[in-house]
Amino acid sequence: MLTLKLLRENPEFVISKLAVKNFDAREIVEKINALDQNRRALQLELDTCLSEQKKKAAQIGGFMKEGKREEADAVKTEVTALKARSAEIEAKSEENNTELNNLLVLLPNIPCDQVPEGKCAEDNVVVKTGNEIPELGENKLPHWELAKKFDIIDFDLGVKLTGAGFPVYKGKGARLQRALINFFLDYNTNAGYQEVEPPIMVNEASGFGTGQLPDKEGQMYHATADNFYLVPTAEVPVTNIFRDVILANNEFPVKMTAYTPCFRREAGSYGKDVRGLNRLHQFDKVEIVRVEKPEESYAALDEMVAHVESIVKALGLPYRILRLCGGDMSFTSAITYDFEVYSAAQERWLEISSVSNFESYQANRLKLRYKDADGKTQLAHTLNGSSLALPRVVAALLENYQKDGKIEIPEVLRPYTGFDYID
RNA sequence: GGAGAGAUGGCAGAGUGGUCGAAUGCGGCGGUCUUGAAAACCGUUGAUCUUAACGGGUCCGGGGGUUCGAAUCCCUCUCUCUCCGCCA
Repeated sequence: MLTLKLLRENPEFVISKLAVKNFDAREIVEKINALDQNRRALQLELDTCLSEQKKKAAQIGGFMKEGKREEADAVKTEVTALKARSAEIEAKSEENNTELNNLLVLLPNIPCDQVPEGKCAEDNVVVKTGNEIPELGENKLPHWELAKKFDIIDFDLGVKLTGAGFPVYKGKGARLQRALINFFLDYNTNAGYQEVEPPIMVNEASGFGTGQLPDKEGQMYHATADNFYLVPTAEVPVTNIFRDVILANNEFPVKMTAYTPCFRREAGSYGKDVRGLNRLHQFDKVEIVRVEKPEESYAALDEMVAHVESIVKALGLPYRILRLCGGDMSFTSAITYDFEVYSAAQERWLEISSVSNFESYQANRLKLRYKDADGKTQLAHTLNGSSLALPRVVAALLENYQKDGKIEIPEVLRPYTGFDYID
């Protein structure tokens, strides 16, 4: 959520920035500012009315003590009239503020200066590439065929147990999952991130805090008996640790990492995009989350991008880093870097990480604040990134490391897998 | 699942209708003393809306009600704890 203060003081700035996200905000911003003005006027009126009531109530107390019945009764009638008036103002005010909030949540976050203009994925800017794309020759297989050949991932069995998009990992395939999770977590904790293991079901308030609710409820699995949601990403429970929190100035930086399974309904997906591991309903992911002071959040973002890059580098997968254009960014983000690895058998790029700075947009919803050096309460900045999401990493590993009828495990993973080849 | 108890400031914990945003203790911050620290002592210490400011309003788990007046009484929801049952 954008702050009212920014909208009030700098409406033209907000409108021009949202244009970068191809969002025409003028009408909404103008309505919001009118409602905000009305809100303040009503507030003032109500406060004055309540203040009078309080004074008179105290007066009555005094009269009662002195036994002045009649005087007390006279004031009582006055208060009754005031009460009716304040109820009226309150109703008006509530209606006004509901409308205001409904408009406020319609505005996406404003992109920061570095965000390139553009409408779709083609307009994203490649900021860096690394590692070589391997030559696989004629007999290369896509990962879903490799998975079958070595009997390490069983998609059909998953369909039997649950449905499409819920694969069963077997033998070395299962071991590889566990190895990757541990490798990522160790890598993150070595960089100073604190490991947490959060619940993978969250309540409604948490869903609202990070922006999944109220709009995107169709994306989450919902346990209706208890009104809990299965997490679509560890970002949700981990960021919500800081919901309604005021951090002390000396509690920064906050660096957390968590592994969770992630559950996404992905309604409406089809075709080659969902083949094999490319898009699943349940998958494993290790996430990093940071809470920073505003003046430090962009340095933190650079650090996170460099951190994720070093993981991908270590895995030896050909990669590129994209700076997303305004049109391709998420609703809540101020800037996003996507990491893609090249899948040599599918001959396409697969997204494996997304690193974003949300500035104060999430914090405003979460009421996540901190005390600055002057002791004033300010909104903090939140950031998060995948480090990494497993399925497409596995897809790329299987495809890019296939050689002579077997799959080689990258050096860095061998201490975790306990084997050098899948064959 | 059954029975009972409870929810108050960072924490502990008083407060059962009138000036209570709330005693007290701990913790935090500032100071005195000290070469420094500890101890002791003194002071200070919630959030939020509104106002140029003075000031004013709201918040004692959430929502509703009674009353001139509610942390305190009533209704309702949620959550937590204890005991029993079940159990990885």
